[in-house]
Amino acid sequence: MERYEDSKLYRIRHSMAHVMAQAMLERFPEAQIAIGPPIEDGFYYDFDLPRPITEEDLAAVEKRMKGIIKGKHPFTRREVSADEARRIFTNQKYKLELIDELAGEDALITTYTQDTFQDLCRGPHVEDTGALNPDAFSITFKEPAGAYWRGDEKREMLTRIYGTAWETEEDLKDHLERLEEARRRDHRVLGSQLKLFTFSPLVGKGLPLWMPRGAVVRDILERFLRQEQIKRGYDPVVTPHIARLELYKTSGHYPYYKDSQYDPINVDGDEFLLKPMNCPHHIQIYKSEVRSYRDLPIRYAEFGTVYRYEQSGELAGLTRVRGFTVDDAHLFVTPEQLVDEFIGVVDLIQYVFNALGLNDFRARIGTRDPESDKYVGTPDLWEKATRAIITACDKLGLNYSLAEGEAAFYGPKLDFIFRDVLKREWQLGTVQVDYTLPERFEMEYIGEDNKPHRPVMIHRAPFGSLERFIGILIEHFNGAFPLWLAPLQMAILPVSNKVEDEAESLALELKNEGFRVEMFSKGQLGKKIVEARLQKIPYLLVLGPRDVEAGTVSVRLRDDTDLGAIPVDEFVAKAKALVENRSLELA
RNA sequence: GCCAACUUAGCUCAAUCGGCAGAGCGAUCGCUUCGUAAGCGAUAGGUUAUGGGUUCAACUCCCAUAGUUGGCUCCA
Repeated sequence: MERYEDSKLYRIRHSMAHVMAQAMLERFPEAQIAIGPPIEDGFYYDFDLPRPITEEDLAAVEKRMKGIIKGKHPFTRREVSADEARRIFTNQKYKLELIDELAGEDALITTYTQDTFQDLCRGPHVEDTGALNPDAFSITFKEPAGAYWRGDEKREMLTRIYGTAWETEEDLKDHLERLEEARRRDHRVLGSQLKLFTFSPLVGKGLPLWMPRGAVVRDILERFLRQEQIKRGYDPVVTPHIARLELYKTSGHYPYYKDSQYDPINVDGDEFLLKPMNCPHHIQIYKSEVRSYRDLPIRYAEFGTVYRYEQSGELAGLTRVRGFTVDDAHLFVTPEQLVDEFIGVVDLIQYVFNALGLNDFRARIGTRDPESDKYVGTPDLWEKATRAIITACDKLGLNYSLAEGEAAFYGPKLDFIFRDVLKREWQLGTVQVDYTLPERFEMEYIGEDNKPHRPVMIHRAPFGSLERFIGILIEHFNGAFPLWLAPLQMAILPVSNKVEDEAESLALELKNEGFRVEMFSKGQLGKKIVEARLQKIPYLLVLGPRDVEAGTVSVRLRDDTDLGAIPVDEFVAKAKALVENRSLELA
């Protein structure tokens, strides 16, 4: 497949960025321009502007861009010396900074010019602006954004204008429709429509409150995983929400991630931390007894709620919160058991994803960034851990990619990256191999040789955080959960009050069968159907005198499929089977 | 945390130039009893996010605070 960097779209978007910069400079002659690369689906350009930009500015710039495009101006490339480049960009301090850097590296310096605009740029570009489609781009589709110069929060805050650009008007339309679809599925919108969760300023931002219907989904997921874990030899443990600061100093969490933790709580002269992670607690349980190699592997599992002080601007719905529950487990194993145990964990994660119908995922091994100092542990331990992960993946025949700098601070990890129905990627399950914490906590087991040995730890979480995971599920299913997960599985819709008593007893009967059921009594039948469909309830069970007479329900699905009148027993048996199999189908 | 926009009834949104705060849905109460996408009527619901300021007069202009959103940075 052609690399994006080599594609025509890439050149189109890159050129669009230049056209936008020209139009912006015409409107804001005193603007300082920074950089303007192509990105996925479009491009951006960063500006230092004399005043905040308005919608009118954007509309005018977009209009002017169309004019520039229609001028069919050629893009001309020129190689220049550093001094010449400095003369060209005399008044552009960001460009001068870039030129100094390029000069320092002895790099070739090139500029591209179209019409009246010359930019420091490596290219490539389209031949001339005539190759751009004036009806296939937009810069007004997205709000302007703030962005730090060079991505450094200590440097200037610039104004970033995003654009999206395509070859044809049709492609642009499709893209905008995809964005619209994503907006419609937003779990924050669906979450309140479907009464799954809410937030309260009085409770605090980033602290979700689960409403009864959301709590049901959460509870089902927990029970599902818990049950599967018991089958696979995990032992449940429970640990408190705070612990002495000393614990996290020992683990290394405190100094390394001080900024993203809540301030310690002072109690009787001792300091306590709201727990940012569960692992140190589980380690203490391990350490409560002398362990023999015969005891290993030990697998401790806990739905552990942790608290992290995320920057306020980072919070978003359920996907980024300050208090969340990790479907955590820690496996303590001998070095010999490591690869097999790792494989077992990967198998569990794949099992869980498949059960949920999340089939489109890839694996990524996150390794240490050798340049960074945010890691604990010695290089040889890291090397060992990374090799163990690669060995396990190879044994599994798992396709994976490597991502440097994506490791946890105590060890490398394998992440499962899921692609939802809108083809957006989300990082879900994660498995980490850790030689470091056993070292820091001086963990031991007695080996066959009657001597102490150090166990290896595996950290793992198939869902990651329940909050985030459910947020993703909501968007993936567009709020229409599979039957076994649906907060309400059946809506009973009596055709009139005359059969409400019968509807009531049907509801009771179905509840006794273990279904989550609600009777709708407001308004006429049509109204009840609308209400039930808005709540995305899988089965709409219409009950009228004819059904009462025949012992049937008239079953309609939330997607409008009409299954007709079905004997109640038959319907119950069928629905039970679908729940049992965690089927994604309703019929 | 930083840049920007936004915040009006439970929800979605109106309110012209600074001049009487409104609608739909929902809720409540009636009436209607109806077979597959919204039956009819009435009533209640507001310190226009909060606090200050300007003005004869503020939903509207200014400042601060909180929250939300789009980004940036961050994400064990």
